[in-house]
Amino acid sequence: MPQTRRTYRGMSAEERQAERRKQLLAAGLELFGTRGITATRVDDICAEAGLTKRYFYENFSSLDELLLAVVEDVLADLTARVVPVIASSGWRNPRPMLSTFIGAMLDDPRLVRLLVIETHSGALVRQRHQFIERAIDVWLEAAPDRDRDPSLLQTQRLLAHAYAGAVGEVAVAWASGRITMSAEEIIDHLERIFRRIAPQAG
Amino acid sequence: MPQTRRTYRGMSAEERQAERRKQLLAAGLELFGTRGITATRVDDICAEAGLTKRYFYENFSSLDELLLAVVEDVLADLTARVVPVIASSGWRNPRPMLSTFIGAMLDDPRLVRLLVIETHSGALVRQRHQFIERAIDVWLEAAPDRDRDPSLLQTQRLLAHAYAGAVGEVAVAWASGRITMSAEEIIDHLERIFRRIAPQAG
DNA sequence: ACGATCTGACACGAGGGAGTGTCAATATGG
DNA sequence: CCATATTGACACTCCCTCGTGTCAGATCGT
Repeated sequence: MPQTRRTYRGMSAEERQAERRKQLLAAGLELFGTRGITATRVDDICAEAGLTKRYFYENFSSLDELLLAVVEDVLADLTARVVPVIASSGWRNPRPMLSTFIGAMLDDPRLVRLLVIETHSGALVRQRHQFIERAIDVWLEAAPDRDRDPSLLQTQRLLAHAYAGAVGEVAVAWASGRITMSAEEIIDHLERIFRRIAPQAG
Repeated sequence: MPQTRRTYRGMSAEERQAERRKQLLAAGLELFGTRGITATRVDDICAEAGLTKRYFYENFSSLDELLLAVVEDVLADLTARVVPVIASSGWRNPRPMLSTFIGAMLDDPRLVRLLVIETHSGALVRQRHQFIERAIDVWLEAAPDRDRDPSLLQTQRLLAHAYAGAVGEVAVAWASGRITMSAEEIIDHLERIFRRIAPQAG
């Protein structure tokens, strides 16, 4: 083990490690988001990142740990984009929020693969669940008469799941070229579906 | 290689092989539908079926081949249940069809796992795609003014995908205990969503 | 310039699963 | 009862991947 920490290429030891971590996260997003999780090996990640296994295990103890970090990163980035849009456009007009969220996925097919397809099995089900639950909570918080009728709350939870599934499936179909529309048109349709599904919304 | 075919336990060679194939298919549905595809090994299938690898490779050349056969079987069984319901109840009333199809999944969580979760990746995407496309075709065939407006056809394809995703996600949420409702209530809600999403339907 | 640290390429053993082969035990037809 | 088909258990090899170790060369502090 090293006795002193020196600077290399104008970067401190911590900066270099953080840089390598970023490269590994980027490689993870690329490979997990294209060829998929099960088809991705540690050596593939290293090759994609331009690093060696030494630095992989410096930052992550396993592929699963990298995977969780990648998804966490992506979700944090998405929420960071959506939150200010909600704050500025309000709740009565869901279009900006839907446009931001869905548009981000349509712009990057890797997000579709990672967030919709791959999160169905393995260690990501927990994150998928938590994300949907948070979205439901945020949504219910904006509902006018929440916790008035408990069965209505269950209904809205079901509707939220249904809409999440609808968006995901459409995104998958679009990403695989089975729907020939512009992103704007797709967002239009999904917004319309949202208005039809969500009770007393917009 | 055997020179003559003898009967064992009152069954001919072909009957015995067919019996073993059934056992393997049942084992596949059970394991693929519970622990998942990637967590299932050839030896697991054999143990579940009460057979040895010899008879696995007698019927299938790989796990993927068994998997395709299992899904094909399940889908054939589902369509065999749905088709007569459609024939007897007609198109204007989608409830019986939805009830049959969705009810089958709610009755057997393995179907949810196999058809909704596991079909997102690997060799099953093709079958998932084909099944949805067939459902879309069947549905469009019943639409009053099909192929009148090509853009309307694209719209209906999108709506079909959206509804398929909605049903799948709700089924997953129900199978994992995140929605506490009776199957009847869930079918009610999904039928209502269907009526709201599908244009001029029901 | 020199010693120590950092880096990258590769070697190595461990572990698990696929696919095949072996062999004794069992059941059958004659 | 005997020869043979059939079966089940298991050993065996091969290959892939993980995680760690090794070592020469590059880079920095002094």
